Amino acid sequence: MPSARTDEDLAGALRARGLRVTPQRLVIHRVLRDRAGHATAEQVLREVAPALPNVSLPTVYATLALLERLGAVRRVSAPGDRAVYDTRTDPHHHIYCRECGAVADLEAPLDPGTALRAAERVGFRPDWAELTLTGTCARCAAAQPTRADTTAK
Amino acid sequence: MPSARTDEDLAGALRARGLRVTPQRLVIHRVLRDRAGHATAEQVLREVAPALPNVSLPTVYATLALLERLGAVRRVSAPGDRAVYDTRTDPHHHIYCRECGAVADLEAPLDPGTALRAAERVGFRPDWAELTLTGTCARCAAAQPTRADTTAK
DNA sequence: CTTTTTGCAAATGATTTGCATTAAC
DNA sequence: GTTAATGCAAATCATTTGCAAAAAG
Repeated sequence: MPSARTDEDLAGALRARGLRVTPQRLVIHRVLRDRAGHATAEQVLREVAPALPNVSLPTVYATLALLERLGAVRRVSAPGDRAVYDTRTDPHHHIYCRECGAVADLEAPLDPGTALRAAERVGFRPDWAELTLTGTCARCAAAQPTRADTTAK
Repeated sequence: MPSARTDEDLAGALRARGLRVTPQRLVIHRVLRDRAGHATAEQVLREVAPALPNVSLPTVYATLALLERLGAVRRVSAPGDRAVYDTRTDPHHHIYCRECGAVADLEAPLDPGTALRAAERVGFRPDWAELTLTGTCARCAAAQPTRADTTAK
């Protein structure tokens, strides 16, 4: 049920809930689905513009929120500021660079079983688990040598 | 090195970097250290007020950012909106409720070893790993029955 | 036709910034 | 005394909201 993979899937999910199938919804979903990485709302707007020059940012936000409710898109909130969205549904994790704020996917197995069970024991109903590694990305690490703790200024 | 546990530790860390030891910095750090859970900047302001009635929100933010740089405090960005801060240094995770936006700690073991190694293999230098479980908290689950996927509208 | 969506403009709310004043050292 | 920190007011910026016009069903 979650995550529509094709335009038809999405259209079906929308109709099933009495929601309307609009070009904005189809295109925004398509753009996110066909992207490599994550996208901010602003990026989505830019990438949707060629197909629909008049979409507005509020519509992008509203649509992303709707797609999230449908389970077709996931909102990943960067430890920093703006949120990013993606359509991946397979287990994967994120690395976040403190320096430049970049968020990237990380392929790695992880067994959150114990944590999930612990959460359920507290009455929490988890539907998603993701690991976030915080640190310094390769690019930023190269820029500032070894960040010796004593060299501060 | 990271995470000053006492006022003296913090004072020392500040002096070591040529930074000044101010009551604001000491009190804000103390308040966060002695708290149970997480606190937003606004909460910190409120709790610091009794001791220092004139502290301003900008100072709270600046100080929290400084303490984060010193490794004395960690900023946890809720998948939702406002960031929360805490002084915990032991491995723990977070559960985030989509409905009400609440963030809570979760005690559970987890071995991020493989993920850390995968990140390093890509040139990333991780300094922190945390698991975030997203779902519905007990309170909200009680409010809205079972959220059957077909009952929407 | 009726009701949902859209686009626009304006609002919101957290976090930041500019700057003169005050406090550390 | 000097220079960094503070407090205040104003600025930013992502995200939301109100509403009339446009589009879906």
